Amino acid sequence: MLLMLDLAGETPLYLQIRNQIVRAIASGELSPGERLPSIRSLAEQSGVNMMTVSKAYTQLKQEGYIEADRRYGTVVAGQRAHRLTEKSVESLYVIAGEARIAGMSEEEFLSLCREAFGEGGERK
Amino acid sequence: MLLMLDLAGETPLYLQIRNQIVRAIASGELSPGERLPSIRSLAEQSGVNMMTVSKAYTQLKQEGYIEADRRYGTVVAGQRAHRLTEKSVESLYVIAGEARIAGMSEEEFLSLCREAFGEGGERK
Amino acid sequence: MLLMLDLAGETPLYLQIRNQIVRAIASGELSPGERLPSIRSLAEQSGVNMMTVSKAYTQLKQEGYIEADRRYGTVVAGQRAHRLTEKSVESLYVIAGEARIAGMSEEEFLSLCREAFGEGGERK
Amino acid sequence: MLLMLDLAGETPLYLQIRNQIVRAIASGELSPGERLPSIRSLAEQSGVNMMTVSKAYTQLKQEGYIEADRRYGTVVAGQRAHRLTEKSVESLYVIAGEARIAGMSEEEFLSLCREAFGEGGERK
DNA sequence: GTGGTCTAGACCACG
DNA sequence: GTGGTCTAGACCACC
Repeated sequence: MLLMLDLAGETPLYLQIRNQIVRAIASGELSPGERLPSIRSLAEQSGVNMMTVSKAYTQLKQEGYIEADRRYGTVVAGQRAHRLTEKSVESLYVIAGEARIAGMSEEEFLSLCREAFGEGGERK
Repeated sequence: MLLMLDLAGETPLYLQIRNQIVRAIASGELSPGERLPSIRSLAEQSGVNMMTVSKAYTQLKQEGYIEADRRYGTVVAGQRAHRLTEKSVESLYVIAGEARIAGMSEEEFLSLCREAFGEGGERK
Repeated sequence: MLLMLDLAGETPLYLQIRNQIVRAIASGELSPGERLPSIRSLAEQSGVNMMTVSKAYTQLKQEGYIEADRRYGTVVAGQRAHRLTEKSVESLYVIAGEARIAGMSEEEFLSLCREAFGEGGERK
Repeated sequence: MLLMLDLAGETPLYLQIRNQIVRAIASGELSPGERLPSIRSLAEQSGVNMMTVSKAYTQLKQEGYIEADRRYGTVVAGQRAHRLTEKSVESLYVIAGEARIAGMSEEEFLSLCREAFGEGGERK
């Protein structure tokens, strides 16, 4: 679990952490039941404050992506019937608009979406 | 040009305005060369402060979506040579990850993307 | 006398006009005693309001670059012992700073300055 | 970091602040990686509003002169790959024209340019 | 503590 | 009438 944080970017650090963990889960890099690194270790590795990592974990728990486990600390949750957030769908529409204005064809855009979805190799 | 703002949401107002204008341009509701409402009028209609609208317009100018015309106010930009921002592509990947974890199939996700892209009807 | 105005730029139109006339005088394109186009004609050619051209002429008069002539309208003034404005010197310092940060060597910068000064060919 | 603002002048305050910071970076008074004063403190010291300083910082970020560091505030940018703006080159040509009309010789003008470039002592 | 956002109201430059 | 600038004071998100 290696984090790549952009300290200068506009995305808050805790959100960057949250996003990267979500992508790691989606790609299979992190499997259901697998233990996540401790807050302390992740904070040290990444050079950020523990509170920042803690906040990311808290949000991931609220969203149902991870869960606390008495024996093992924090683990990746089993798959659930989440749905895409209203907010995420909104963002998708905005991005699609930007793509359209940028002159992308529908095929090009869908190709990009397919690539994004297929990121971590085929799902079993 | 009618804005739907979510005053309670976490997305800054100026960003909501920016996003809706981008979508309006993408959908063809706003055509290249067409005048945008003045900062003042848009602010009054939407019940937000002038500075907030001004900030949205400033960002849209920097992004190349609109231009100031010293004689007529603000107009939709004509020439576009944008590319999708790195940031937007990043977001797309995160959303795709969320969709995958949510259990959507590739087909379902692409269907959603197609709908988002096709939003305002066919392009001329 | 052909003006190239950037309607979208941040420089006010009257200033753009003023600047181009100054450069035309410096380069010798406009000689001392020569008549300037009438406000009306210049406004029509350039597609701007007469008031805008008028404002540029007014400032040029105040700065001593042109003068009213009862018989001929407006003419280029004879050379005078102007000095560089404090404001212009300030700007020069800022530009030099930008050049330095941009990584230009002193030689490169001076070369650029020489080119700018020599713009309109050798002075007689 | 001490600012000298001309409250009566025509140059907007936020631009004066931006220009002085650029000059401070160019002269080496501010080094890459060094922290800039916080918006609040600079605003207090200079007797201007926070928003005004904020606007200057925002522009400097967009121009790549400084960067936000989410942990430490705002710092002078490290890597620079700028080029002189088209706008700055334009201004240089206008100033050179003014100098020429003012009767300066090429040598005198270049001497002034050299002084402007060499401002904060020799570069390391 | 930091920067980011927003308001209400004002003044000015531009065209 | 347009956009640009500024103020004084407030609240919030982030670290």
